[in-house]
Order: sequence, then structure tokens, then C-alpha cells
Amino acid sequence: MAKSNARLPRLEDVAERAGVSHQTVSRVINNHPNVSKRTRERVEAAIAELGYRRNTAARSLVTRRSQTIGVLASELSQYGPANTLLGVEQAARDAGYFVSIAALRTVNRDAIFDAIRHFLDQSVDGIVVIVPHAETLSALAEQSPGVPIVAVGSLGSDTVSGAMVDQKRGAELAVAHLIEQGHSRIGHVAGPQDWIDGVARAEGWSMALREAGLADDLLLVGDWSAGSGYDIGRKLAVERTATAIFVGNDQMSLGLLRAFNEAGVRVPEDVSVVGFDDQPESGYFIPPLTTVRQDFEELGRRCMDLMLGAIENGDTTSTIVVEPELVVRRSTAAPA
Amino acid sequence: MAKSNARLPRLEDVAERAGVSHQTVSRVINNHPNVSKRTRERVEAAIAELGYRRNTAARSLVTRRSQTIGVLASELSQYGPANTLLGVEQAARDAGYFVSIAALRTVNRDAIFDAIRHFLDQSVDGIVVIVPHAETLSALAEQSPGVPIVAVGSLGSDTVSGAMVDQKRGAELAVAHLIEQGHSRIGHVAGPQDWIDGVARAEGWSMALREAGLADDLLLVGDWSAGSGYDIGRKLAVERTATAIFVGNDQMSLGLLRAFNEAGVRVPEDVSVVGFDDQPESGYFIPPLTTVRQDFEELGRRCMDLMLGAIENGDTTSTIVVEPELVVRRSTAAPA
DNA sequence: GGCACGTGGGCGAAGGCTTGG
DNA sequence: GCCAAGCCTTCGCCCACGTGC
Repeated sequence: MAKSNARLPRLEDVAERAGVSHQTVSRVINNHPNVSKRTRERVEAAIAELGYRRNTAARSLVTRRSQTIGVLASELSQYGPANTLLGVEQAARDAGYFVSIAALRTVNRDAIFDAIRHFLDQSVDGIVVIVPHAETLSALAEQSPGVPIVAVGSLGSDTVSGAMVDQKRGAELAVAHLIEQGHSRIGHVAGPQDWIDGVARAEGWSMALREAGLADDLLLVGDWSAGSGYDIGRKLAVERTATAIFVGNDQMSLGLLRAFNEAGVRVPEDVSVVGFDDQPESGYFIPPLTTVRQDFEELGRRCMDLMLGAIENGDTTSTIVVEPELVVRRSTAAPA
Repeated sequence: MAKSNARLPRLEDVAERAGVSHQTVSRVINNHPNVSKRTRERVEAAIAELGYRRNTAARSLVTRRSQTIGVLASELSQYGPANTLLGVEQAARDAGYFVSIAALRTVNRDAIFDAIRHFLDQSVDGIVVIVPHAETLSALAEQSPGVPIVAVGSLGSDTVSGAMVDQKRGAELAVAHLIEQGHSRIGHVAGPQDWIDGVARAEGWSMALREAGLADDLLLVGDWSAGSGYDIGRKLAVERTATAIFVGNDQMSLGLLRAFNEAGVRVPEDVSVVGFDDQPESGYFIPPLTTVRQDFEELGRRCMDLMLGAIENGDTTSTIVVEPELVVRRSTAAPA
């Protein structure tokens, strides 16, 4: 509605209207102490009347701060990364930061460097990395872009902070639950082994089994997709070497359940299945899936805690670990 | 590794090293024609040696362009919006733009205004809106922030461009498929009626039925979630008034399938089910879901076409419609 | 006059220094 | 010496104008 030809008001305009210098207006905006109450009120009135908003470009030119957090992410169409992003965005905007994103279509060093350069061109104040590949950390370490970095899903390093859900603990919860039910032959459908979580969950599974004196020799590797879960499920339905399967995520579990259903293998009567993630749909699988819940939004928010600490207080790198939680539904039961 | 104390090089530094004026460097960077080949090469060498990158803040201060697109989104953890965002991001970054996001946790006028103000503070060059609520368009119309806006999932208006998948067409495809199979009692599980797509799919369903001379009286409304699909499915399993159900999205279909499974209603033998979206998992439901595919990434990319046209050529508002596609799997068959 | 290049001013805000009470 | 408020320079870049050949 408003004429967009009219130049936007700037400090000077506010100052004129309030009958003070632009400097005083600047003080009011930035909450400097030495401004009289009367003057402050006059200035605030002028700001409101003109609808003044300060120019970010000019501000960051002189402060060398962009008030922007870059989020480098891959697999954003998946439940986990998407929700982590949401947590980051919420915390960032609440803290007065803008959130700039760069999505990686394929994950490799060049793509990561590209995205980081993209962010540096934008003078971001910090970078949150949601790229759950093992390769990421080493790529970041060798880059060192001069701004704080928080890597989600990793323990971080001496140059990079980390925030993660305790994956091994999650795997332990799943395996412990199965053991409790009386299972002793417990297989694992792992995620890709170039993913941090894929490795960690497999290790957790293996450790938990060995601690219980059970064999950890039934390991199959998928690619997180329902399709790979289905393919693996078809094999397992034929071999029937385990009475319980701990699956690396819920999507592969979905595929597994369908393969079992097709093959006439009943869940949980013949085989128990535990997933990982607890997506909103998992409670409506056939049967409803017992799984390990991760609070991704919380993870994202905690990331920003680390980030803000680093940017505003110069905190050194550190790590935050969020606990996972077992959600028991109907895909697990005692073995026949 | 590099000393981050050392000030970043600026135009002046490059100029000095190349033995020219800062102006000539600027010309080289901006591909102005009147620069001799020799000079251009010297300058490019200097840029490379110093690792010069131009300062975005300074640039946008004077050009009044931020090279940033704001993406206002809700439901980002869902498959559709997330993939639309990915398409936008890809096209934007390819075109040299930064992508800033603001996610809405709850959709209402205030939240929308808030986010738009957030973007204006950042001086974005344009705003892409991925908020599939009917309320969105009117809120945008009344705001008119002075930059181009593209609203995904709507036809736009005289102040706002639109890019959408043809929802009615998608509903027609689904219904036509069921009619072809011989169904005449075809129900619909709709999405919330304050969502553009929820309404459009219901209208498409209704139109297609009436054109075929069939009744459109079996309409139930869910909230897009698997849970609501489950609840509705339990009712339908008891009533058994239809031989086929067109469901507003794949998640509600999942819930419906489970309710039917529990109640002993066989799909597709007793009831056929068609979904909408074609998420990656839908092919692994029990049974694999016949559904209507939307290409969200393409939609996002096309959005940016409109946006870039508006920003760079001052194109007036317009609309892009993307065609949906029916994917036939095993949840549909002729009625018994 | 056209091409290759340089000079000076200004974009809007912030901060150090200053003056007046 | 304390508080309120103003002046001037600075950030890095682009643009409208030069100038000289």
C-alpha cells in the first residue's frame, strides 16, 4: 500500500524528526546508557512514526557482524535433519539471528567447501553443520573458516563443537529391550557405514550383545531407505537366523515389515523388530513400531546454545549429548 | 590455519598489488567490458594471490540488493514443503542468491507479519512463501512489503505470483482411475479445510464424481496425520459404505491402511485406497500405495524462475502450474 | 568519439573523541 | 569528574563523472 518509491527512513531522518543528532538515535537503538529519559522517548516516538528499521548492510559493514547463522545441511527432506533445522531456526531467530541455508545434494569435500565459501561470502557469524557423514568432520577440520562451527551428530573436535544424540546408548536401549524379552539371536540392519550414526548404532548393537555374552554376527547394511529395508527383509525372511532385528532407522523398518508381511513372517510373533528415530508415522506401521526416539528439535536448539556461547562469549569448543528414549509399541514380544 | 587476525583483503589491496585503481578491479569483478585483456589478467592474478572475496555488506549497502531470497515456510518437517525448499534453494544458489529461512510454528497473521518483517530487516530481494494455508494469501495481500513474492501452492493474485501443482487435476486422476476400475461408491478423506490443498483436492474429487454421475456424499475430514487417517479408517471399516477411498495424502493413507488391517478389511480386495503425494515410503506400505505424485523440487525450482524474472527483469506477477501424475501400485483393484 | 582507466562522493550505521552543563 | 549529546571518521564497495590517448 505504502509508496515504495519513497526512500526508507534512516538514522538521520529519525534524528531530524526528534530534534537530535543521528548519533543520539544510534545510542537509543543500541541501548547505550547515557541518554536522558526525555530524549529517549522523543527518539522512540520518531522511530515509531517513521517506521524506521535499521539497515542491516550498513550495520554489518561497520560491526563486521552479519547477525546470520549459516546452516549447512544434507538430506533435508528426511525427518531428522529437517527437524534439527527447525530447532536451530527457532533458537536462532529467537536470539535475533538470520538463518541462511545451503543444502548439499551430494556429500563430498568439494560440495562442503563450496557451501562454506558461500557462507563466508555472506560473512555469517557461525556455521551449523547438519551433514551426518563421517567425511564431514575431517573436511571441516581442514577448512577452518575463522568462524565458530557446530557439527550436529558428532562429538566435535578441538576446532569444532558437537551436539549429538547418544547413538550407542540408543542402540543399547533397543538391544536391552530385546534381551529382556528373552531374545538371544538379535540381528542388525545397519545404515551406511560412511554415516556417523550408521556406524555408531552398529557399534552400540555389537557392544550390547557382547556384554550380554551373545553373538553379534548377524549384520546387514542398508542405505536408510525403505527399499533397502525391503530387500534385506526378503533375505531375512528366507534365512530366519534371528528372532529379533534391530533396524537402523524407521524407514528401513517399514520396508522390512512389508517384506516379512509378504513372506508370511509374523511380527512380533515370529520376529521382533525395533527401529530408530520415532517418526510421526511409526506408530501406524503394521504393526506399530517399537523404536528409539530422538528429539531432533531439542538437538537443534542445543546446537544454537553452543553457537551463541561461541559467538557472543567466545566460549571454546565443547560437546552436548542428548539422551534418546525407547518407545515400546507392538512390534516386539517374547520369542516363540 | 591462516591467521584470522589479518584483515581480509579489499578492493584497494587488490588494486595496489595489480598496480591499478580500485575502480578497475571493480570493473573486472563485475565483468564490465572496457578493461584491456592484459589488465584483466593482472587483476585476476592479484585477486587469486590475495584470496580476495568481495564484501557482501558493503556491496548491498550501495546496490540496495542483498542477493538474498527469504523463504517463509511452515510444516518443514513434512515431505512436500521440505522438498519444495530444496528446489528453491538449489535454483537460488545456482543463480547466486543466498537463501534465508523463517519457519512458522503456528500459522496466523501475526506470525506471518513477524516473519515478513524479519525478512525486510534483512533487505531480502524477494520472498518465497511455502505456507499452504488459505489464510496466507490474504495476509500477504494486506502486507505488500515492496519486494516480489511468490506463493507456492496457490494461483497468486495481482500482487503475488503463484506456483502450484494442479490439485484438482490430481484428484481427477485418482477418481478417474477408481471409476475405470469399476467403482461407483468412492469416498474422500480430506485434509483440513483451511488448507488450500485440502479444499482443492476435495473439490476435484467432488467434481470428478458428479461429472461421472456419481454421488459425492461420503466426505470425511482429517488433519493430514497418520493418526487422523487411522481414526477415520476405524469408522469406515465399520460402516463399509464405499468400495474405494481417495485419501488426501499418503500419511493419512498409512493410518487408514492400518485401521483396515486391524479390522480385517482387505485392501484392495474389499476396499481400494488412493493416496496423494507419493512419498518415498509409499511404495512400501502394506499394500504398496497407489497415489498421485507431485514433483515438489520442480515446483520449488519453477518458483525461483518466477522470482528471478521479477527481481531481475521486473516481470509482473504470474502463475505456474505443474502437472501431477498418477502412480498405480497395489492398493487399488476392481470392486468385488 | 570511443576505449582504457582514475578520482571523488556517498550508501547507512557505529564508535572514538569532544564539548557543554 | 560525571552525564548528555554532537562531530568526524570509518567500514568496503559502486557509480557518476572525469582524463588522456
